[in-house]
Amino acid sequence: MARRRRKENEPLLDQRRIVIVALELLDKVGLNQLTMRKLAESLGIQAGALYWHVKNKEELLELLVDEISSKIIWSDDEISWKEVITSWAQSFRDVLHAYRDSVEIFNSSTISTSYSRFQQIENLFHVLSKAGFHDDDIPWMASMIKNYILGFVSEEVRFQKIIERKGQTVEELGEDTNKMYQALPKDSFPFMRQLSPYMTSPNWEREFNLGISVLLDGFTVKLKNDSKKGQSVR
Amino acid sequence: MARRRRKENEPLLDQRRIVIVALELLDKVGLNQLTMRKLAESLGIQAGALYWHVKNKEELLELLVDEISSKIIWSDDEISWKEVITSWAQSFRDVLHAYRDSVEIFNSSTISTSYSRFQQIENLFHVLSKAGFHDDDIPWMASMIKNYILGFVSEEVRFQKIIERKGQTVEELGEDTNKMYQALPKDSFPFMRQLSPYMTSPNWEREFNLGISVLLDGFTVKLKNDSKKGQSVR
DNA sequence: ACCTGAACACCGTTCAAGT
DNA sequence: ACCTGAACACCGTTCAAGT
Repeated sequence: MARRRRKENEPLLDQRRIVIVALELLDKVGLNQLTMRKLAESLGIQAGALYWHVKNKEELLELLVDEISSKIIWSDDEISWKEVITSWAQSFRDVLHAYRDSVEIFNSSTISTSYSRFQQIENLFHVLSKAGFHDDDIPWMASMIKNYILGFVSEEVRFQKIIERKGQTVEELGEDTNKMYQALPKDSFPFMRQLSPYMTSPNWEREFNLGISVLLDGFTVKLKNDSKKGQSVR
Repeated sequence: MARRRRKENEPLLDQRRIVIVALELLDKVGLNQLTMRKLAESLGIQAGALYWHVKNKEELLELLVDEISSKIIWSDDEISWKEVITSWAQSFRDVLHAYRDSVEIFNSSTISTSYSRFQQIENLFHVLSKAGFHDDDIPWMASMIKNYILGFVSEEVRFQKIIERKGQTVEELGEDTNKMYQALPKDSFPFMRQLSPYMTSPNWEREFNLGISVLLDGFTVKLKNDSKKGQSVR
């Protein structure tokens, strides 16, 4: 894609290589060990050199977000809008699981000038628009879906990390936290005690999809209401 | 509440005072300037002394979350479950806005042994249970609501911060980002271009409530479906 | 029991100077 | 144009020693 420079002057670094190596390092050591200094070491250069190619760490993380976003898959739109969004959401979730600590990186990024992130938004807008939603509702709906996915996976990852840290199995953690909840005062926390089995051994797959359909059903209700009253309130 | 120690030996620090001063400092300088060293300075002690009262920074932040959570208000339950949850959500949002960078702190906290956070969950469980939802659906529904609020406010705060940093008004930022979206390639981003007015000048109040009702409507759909088929799938 | 002093092992970022 | 070397201004955390 990019034409090559003369070999002897070829720079050691470019954004592309930085991003690739950063993702490898991320996978090895996790986000809070992903430092500019260690990244420089992995690249075989001095830390300061990174700042020739990248404004600061924030921009680096934004580049990672861009790269990761590009892996999210859209199914062809032969199917209904609900199915399109559901399968996109599943792909998004898969991708977030494929890149260590990526949820955190997504959440930390402040501004997004990321191209592949724009493409996700564009597609989402497209689908919602075709589904018949009003222009001034589509953006917040899209961001609701996005936030749902990020929030859900971030909860999943939180559990995973506790398990890793304690070196327990899912079942052991379930028992432990269940015991902890059962130890709460009976009269102050009756519901937490009663529901704790369902908090501690969740079926992520099922719950993720249930949440998606709650969202899409909620949207549908709004769609019907709005068309019934002929958008009188707008 | 706690009985006082003999005055001459009274310790300089306790968790309560640490939390209070930490919140003051947070309000002044923001989360990424809220360091153990600066907090120690504000308290008039050496940084190391903090570690007698608090395991590490993570635990400190968890204490802040606990304190902040305790400010969230529940309305009495004379009203419908939808109204109860809506007003709680609004209060949650208000509280998040009242404490600088609190959304970020909520999201960063890994484990929650926070008592006042437990109370929020307990209440939410209570309301959903009274509304007729099944035990194994309530936890993920509750966390959906919580995640919605955190996600929404975190988006709000992101906008606010861009405005502060650039020293613009809301309108100027709207124009700027609108221009930026209009500069995107016509054939690749038709929807972003079309919808950009609605992305850049959002009515937060309205959209927050619309999102809540989307959620609650979605839950209601599920409630009806489940009762229709007499929970055959469970 | 509670706190100081001082260290350890790091960070992100900048920038003159080199090639 | 791209990178090195070295510094600046910080971090969180630990721990012997003091009181």
